[in-house]
Amino acid sequence: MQRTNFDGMACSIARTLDVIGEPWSPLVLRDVWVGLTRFDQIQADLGISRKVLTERLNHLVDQGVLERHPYDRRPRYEYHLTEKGAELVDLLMVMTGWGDKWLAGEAGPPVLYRHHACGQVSSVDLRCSHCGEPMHANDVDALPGPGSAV
Amino acid sequence: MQRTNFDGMACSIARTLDVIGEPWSPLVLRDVWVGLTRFDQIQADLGISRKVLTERLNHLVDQGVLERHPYDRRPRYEYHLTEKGAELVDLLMVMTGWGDKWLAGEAGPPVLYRHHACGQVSSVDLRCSHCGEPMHANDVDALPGPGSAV
DNA sequence: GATGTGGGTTCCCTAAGGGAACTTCGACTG
DNA sequence: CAGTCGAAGTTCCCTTAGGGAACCCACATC
Repeated sequence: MQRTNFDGMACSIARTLDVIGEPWSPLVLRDVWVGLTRFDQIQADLGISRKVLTERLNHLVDQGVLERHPYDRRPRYEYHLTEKGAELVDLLMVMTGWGDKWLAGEAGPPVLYRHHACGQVSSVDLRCSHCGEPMHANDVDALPGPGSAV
Repeated sequence: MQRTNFDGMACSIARTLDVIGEPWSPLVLRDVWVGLTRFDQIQADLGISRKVLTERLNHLVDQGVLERHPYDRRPRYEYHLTEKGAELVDLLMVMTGWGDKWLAGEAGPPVLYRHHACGQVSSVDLRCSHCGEPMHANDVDALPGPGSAV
């Protein structure tokens, strides 16, 4: 399929897509996050082909998003999120929020999140890290930053 | 390539991926967001093949994420974000934040965001919509929701 | 009438995903 | 100790999606 990769682009979205943009990758991360950490568990849960799962896991480990932890004298591994990977799960939570709002339909959201700090079932809100007010797509201007291609 | 779509899954991540999970789709949305609204502008900016761009735009319009606005007597269209689409851009901002932090390297982020409300260059923060405290992947438990497959 | 322009279509080629069978290596079984 | 099991890959073949370039079409302008 000769997929172009987005490496050359001075764009953090493109770069992030080079890490988790391939099909299945976000779902693999979700599985690891909820505790399905072994090859066959993930494969059975997603119905993904073993070949593709191997490729995805290798890529995610290469990118520092997952780590392999041996759990046997044989080469058997559990996959765990690194810190880098755990912060990607934040992205998945936002994705979940959007899907819950726009796609869940009558049945309602398939999964709920309970926030440890307050104990309530809740969802994520995007706020400005500076002033704490809501921060959405229409509340910002984009400016060229230091890493922009000039 | 016979890509499985994730329709059957009771998972808001999978559902969201069915809307914007295909290669290029997030980058197309970004372009529309920053004001590249016409076919040839997007095509030139991304270097995407015209065929694939046609497919992606049609899909995004079908999904209610983009709208076509005629701007000529001929069938010429500008693409604009719907409300549903604008909320997807929130997701892109979070993606950008992650890429800025983990992938930008020496050069620093290629794009900065200035928040209208406070006028500061800033970034997004994830907070609990209930108590307002930070809410990250490790701060929550997942529970089955009403739309879960039982 | 000739040329230009934006937005697609068509065609061919290559490479990526699906699926199922096969491999490997240590562990357990009798 | 031969036989079997199980997890995690690997290989093979087939189908299909993406890349790229050429082509098309309706209008507009010279």
